[in-house]
This record gives sequence, C-alpha cells and structure tokens, in this order.
Amino acid sequence: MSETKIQTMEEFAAASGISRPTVSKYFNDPGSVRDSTRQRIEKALLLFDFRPNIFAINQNRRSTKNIGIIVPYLADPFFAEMARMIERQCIDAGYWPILFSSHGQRQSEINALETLRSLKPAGALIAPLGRASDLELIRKFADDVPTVTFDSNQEIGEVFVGSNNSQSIGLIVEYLCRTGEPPCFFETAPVNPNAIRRRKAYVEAMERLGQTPEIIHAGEQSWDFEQTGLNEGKRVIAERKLPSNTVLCSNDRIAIGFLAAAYQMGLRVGRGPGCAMRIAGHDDHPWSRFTCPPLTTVSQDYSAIVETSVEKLFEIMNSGVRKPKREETLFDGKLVLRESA
Amino acid sequence: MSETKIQTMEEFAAASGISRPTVSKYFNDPGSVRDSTRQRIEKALLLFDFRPNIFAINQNRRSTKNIGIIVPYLADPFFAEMARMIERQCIDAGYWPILFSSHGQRQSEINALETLRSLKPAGALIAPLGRASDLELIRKFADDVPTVTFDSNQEIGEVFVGSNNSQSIGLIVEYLCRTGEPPCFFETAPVNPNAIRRRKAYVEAMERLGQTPEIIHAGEQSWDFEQTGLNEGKRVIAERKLPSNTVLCSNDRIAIGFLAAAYQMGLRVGRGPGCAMRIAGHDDHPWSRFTCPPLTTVSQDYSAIVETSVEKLFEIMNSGVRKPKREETLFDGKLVLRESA
DNA sequence: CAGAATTCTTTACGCGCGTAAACTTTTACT
DNA sequence: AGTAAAAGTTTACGCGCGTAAAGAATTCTG
Repeated sequence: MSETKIQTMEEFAAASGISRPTVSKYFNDPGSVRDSTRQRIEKALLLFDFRPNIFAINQNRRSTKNIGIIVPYLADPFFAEMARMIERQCIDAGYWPILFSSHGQRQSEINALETLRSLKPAGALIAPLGRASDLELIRKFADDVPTVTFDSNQEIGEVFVGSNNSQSIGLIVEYLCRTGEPPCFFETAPVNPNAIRRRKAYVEAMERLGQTPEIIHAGEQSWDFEQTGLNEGKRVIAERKLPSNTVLCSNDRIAIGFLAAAYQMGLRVGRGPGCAMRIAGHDDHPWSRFTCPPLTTVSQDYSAIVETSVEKLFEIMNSGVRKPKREETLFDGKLVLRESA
Repeated sequence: MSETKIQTMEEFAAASGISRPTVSKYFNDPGSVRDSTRQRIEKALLLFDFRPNIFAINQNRRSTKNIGIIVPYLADPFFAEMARMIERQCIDAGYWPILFSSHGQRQSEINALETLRSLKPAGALIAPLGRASDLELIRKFADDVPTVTFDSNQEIGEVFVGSNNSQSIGLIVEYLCRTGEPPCFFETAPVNPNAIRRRKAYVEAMERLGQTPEIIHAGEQSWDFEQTGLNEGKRVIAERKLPSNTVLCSNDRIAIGFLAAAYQMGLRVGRGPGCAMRIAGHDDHPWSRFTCPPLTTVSQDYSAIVETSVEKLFEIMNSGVRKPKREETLFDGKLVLRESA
C-alpha cells in the first residue's frame, strides 16, 4: 500500500494511466467502461485508495445521488429500524442516504425539509409527522423532488406505502371478540392519520360483529406515547371508566404505558384465569415482546413497507415522469399472539 | 414574496445591492459585516429566500462546517436521544451535524467513518461500538479530524466524556446492600469498556462493603440486550443459579429483559413483602419508567455528557493545537429509586 | 481484411463559491 | 475638519469535478 498522496482525480488518472474523463465515467458507473480499463482503474484503486471529492461531484452532476430520509421520531425504535433498512437498501443501489428526524416537532420537520432541499436530492422517503406537519411545504417539496411517503398517509406525493389499518385492526378486533369481552379502544389525541384510520377501523369492525364500539379518548397530542398511556391509563382505571375488561390500544407504545398503568394499579393482565383485564396493541413494536406480560398485537410488515417504498421511489426517479394518479400500497398485518390478550 | 428565481450568490448580491464577496462574508459569519449591510442583506433574504449552494461552499472552504456524529446503535433510544441533543447544539452553533449509526456492526462503523471522512468534517463526536470497533481506524481518523469520543471510553482521541461508572455502580451497590440482600451482578458478554468498568466497579464496591461479589456472565456479545436478558434470565432462574435474590444488571436494557424473565417465570419483583426478588439497572434508560415494576436504576447525566462533549469539541476545533495529554471528563450518576429494587 | 461501432484521449468550459489583493468608500475618533 | 481604521467594491483565480466535442485508438462485424 503505497502512501502517495493522491488527492484529485487528475492525479489518480495519471497514476492509473487512464484519462480523467474516463476515470470520471468509471466512478459514475463502473459498468460503463470497457472491462480492461475497469480492471486497470481498480488495480490503481487498490494502490492509492482514492475517493473523488464528494462536494465537487455533487456540484457538477445534474442530479445528485443523495436520497433524503425523514422520519417523525427517531427515538422510536420502530422508525430507527425502518430507517436502518432504508439506508441499507439505498446504499446497495449506489445511492447516498441522508437521515433526518423530525423529533416529533413541526419545526424540526420543516428544517429537515429545507436542509434536504439544499442537498439537491435525487429522491426522498418521508414519513410525515402527521397533524403537526406543514403539509403544504411537504407537498411543494414533493412537487420538486421525487418523493415517496410512508407510514403516515397524508395525501402527499405520488406514492404512499403503508399498512392496511382497516384489515389489521379488523383482525385483532375479531380475535378479541371471539375470545373474550369485546374490546374498547384506547387512544391518545391522534398525531397522524394512522391513529384516525385505526379508530375508524375499530368502529367498523365492532359494528360488523354486532358489538357496540366504545372509545376512550385521552391525553394530549404528543409523541411521548408511553407516558400518556401510563398517566391516562391510571386515571381511567382509577375512575373506573373502562367500559370493558379488554382494551385495544391505538399502538404498542400506548399499550406499553397502559400495561404499566394496570400493573401499578394492581390489575393482573392476561387472558388466563385470575386476570383482571386484557390489553392489546398494534404494530409489533420491537419492545412489545419484553413487556410484562408480553404484548398481544398486530404486526406491521416493516420490511415489505421499506422495500416497496424504496422500489417505488427508484421507479419514479428513473421514469422521470409524474404518475397521473396517486398510488397507495397497503400491506396486511398479522396477528401476534402473546400473553396480554 | 417575489418568486424571482435567484439561484446564485451572484444574482442575490446584485438583487440586494451588495457585492458578492461581502455577501459571502455574511453567510460565513453574519456578525462580520457592518450592521447596516447586514440589514440590507437580510431584507433581501426575506424577499428571495436564497440559500448558498452547499456543495460549492464546502468545496472551497478550507474547513467545512460539517460535524460528524457516530453512535453505535440508533435503535436504542438512549443514543437516539443523545444524538438529538448533539444535533441541536451543533446547529445552534452554526454547524451542520451529520448523523451515522453503526447499527451494532463493525462494518457499519467502518463505513460511517469512511463516508464521514469524505465529508471533510470540521470535527466529529464518536461513541465507538467498543469491542467490535476497528480501533486503529478510529484512531487514524482522530489523528486527522478533531474528535471527541463519548459514552464508550476506548483510549481514542484527545478527549473523552462519559459517566463515572465507578461512582454510579458504587452508589447502587451501596443502596442495595443497605436495604436488602447484597446484589449479584448480571451481565452479557461485554460489548464495550463501560460493561467491563461496571463489573470491576461492582466487585470493588462489594469488597469495600465486606461482601462477596457474585457475577453471572451470560449470553453472547450482541446489542440485542433485552433479548439476551430475557433468554439468559429465564435460564438462570430455571436452573436456580442465582446466588442472591437481588440482581444488579449491567445496564437497563438487560434489566428490562431480566424483568420480563422474572415475570414469565412467575417471580414477583420489587422490594415489598411478597416479592421474590429485586432487580436494578443502570442508565435510567427512557423505557425504565414503564417497566413492571418500574425499574430502580442509576441515571447517567445525558445532557451534561452531551453538552460537555460538544463544548470540548469546539475547543479542540478552535484551538487548532493537539492537546498534549488525553483528557477525560466523567459525570456522576444519581440514584433513581423506583419499585423494582 | 476493410469498415463500422465502441471506447478512449485530448481539450476545453463551467458549476457556485471562497478567498486574496488592490483600491475606494464609510465610519470612528482626535 | 482631518486622519486612521474599518468595511466595502472590483477584479481575478482556483477548487475538483461533470460534461461536451472532436479526433485517435481499439474492438467488433462479416
């Protein structure tokens, strides 16, 4: 490994015996040069481990290889995990993923969008905050940059990929009704359309089954779901406001808070004898297998959502044309039976 | 808001009636121009909302305003939260934070370092993976780029900021001994120096108190702490290998797994009568208040660690000289009493 | 083997901005 | 008011690369 200080493509081209434009071509797409020249370049690459200046590249390329990823709340392992999978897939496809978190805050999302814009990305994958989003801003962004939205369906951009909340909620409502008292639905102030769709799906499923839907709406709009679930859960239990001994929570993080509330109020949760109540969630959150008792829930198909999102994005990016009609892809959830319900 | 398409600084300078070099000066440091000119520029900024091309800026600046952040595992809310705080502080100081996660994997950390390097950052804040790290690579990186390491002390770079494990473990060991059976120490294969230091601190604290240290070492090296805590916890409990009814876990995530294990094995956890065992953790992890029962633990001073890390980094960056001696700043933990111990 | 098709080399320009130097204008202060 | 210091303007260059055009070299046809 020679330690010659190759700094520019000019120098590298000279050292490898290939002209600079050809070397440039190689870095843009190694397959675009003849086999023999590619081998010569790669041999030189081993000797000097040169990397083109990323800023100069992006300044001159018509379109960068940057792909922006914006998730609403990175401290939620659900999104962290999705972000990780998206990153990997982008890298594998030769792109340069850049990750932003909105930290649950409107202003952070706006900042992320602006920063991302200045990176002149080739495309973007955005999971909007939801209620707190500046929808017009995101829409304008999506007008200029090929964009796929996921997780939270906000009628933005050409493509949305997410979960079939209607199906998945239907699944668990049916299960809960079949195996015990029909569930009531516990939600915090809905931060995004998923929450609203799930409530709607709950009502429809209950009515389909000839049951009376009961909704407990509690807490303020916040991404601190566990805390809200805990506080409001304790309150509801203390005030004996629970219309059913079975509680379906709008998502797993709320359910985790509710489980803690039940525990702290001395209620045993589970479906066995001696249990005072059942609690179920939605998402199959990474933590849900470690709760006490482990949480019964419906899984979201993370990897399918991610894979499809990225594929669709590449489609838009490569086609160059706008889709005439907005496209939605929804994946079904699967029942995950654990002990809490 | 005129929608004139101002694209370059040249155009913007013309529109604002200021020369381009002065405008450039303004964007580098708004305080470096006269008040009156700054106001004229900012007035124009409102009209045209122009932003300098980030690639052109970084290509020409001697040193960029980029600051790299590498955390070992972003799906851990502990790191997600730290990353968020670091980002904020960098932005407030006029820098451009770029976040990477090593995803618990050696290769991801290496990739992050290489990518970061090509971004020619002004500085970097790195929480190394630990055992899995390519230490030589990080060291070489730190030789070239002003670097502060945090969380995991690997003898890298000029400055480390982290927790005083010796003090914090001492604190909880003393508490546990004072209020019940002396604790045994439960750990998974140590992924980083913190784990090792904590074990050592446990042994020292126990000996100081005249007790016999008992260490349960279980599981493989992995960042999937909860799962390991659960699996190994169940095994240890089933095999009756617990030397004490009080278990101090190496960190909260392991403790969360162990709590689940105890629950699934039918052991009631807590310090009250009727409880079979006590479980304590370390870190005051965001989730630890939602476990059943809520987890007794020692807090790490997140925000102090973050603030100091960033401050020290700015010091190094601005001083321009290497510190003659490696500097370590450690923060004390505080006892967080909840119900699990 | 000739001719066509590819691929490479040479040459040149420009991206948008940082930065330096020389000069001019504005401000601060005696 | 006069003068020095500070801040602005003008001019010019270069960063490292993408990219285009024209010509030379190579490889692919039949």
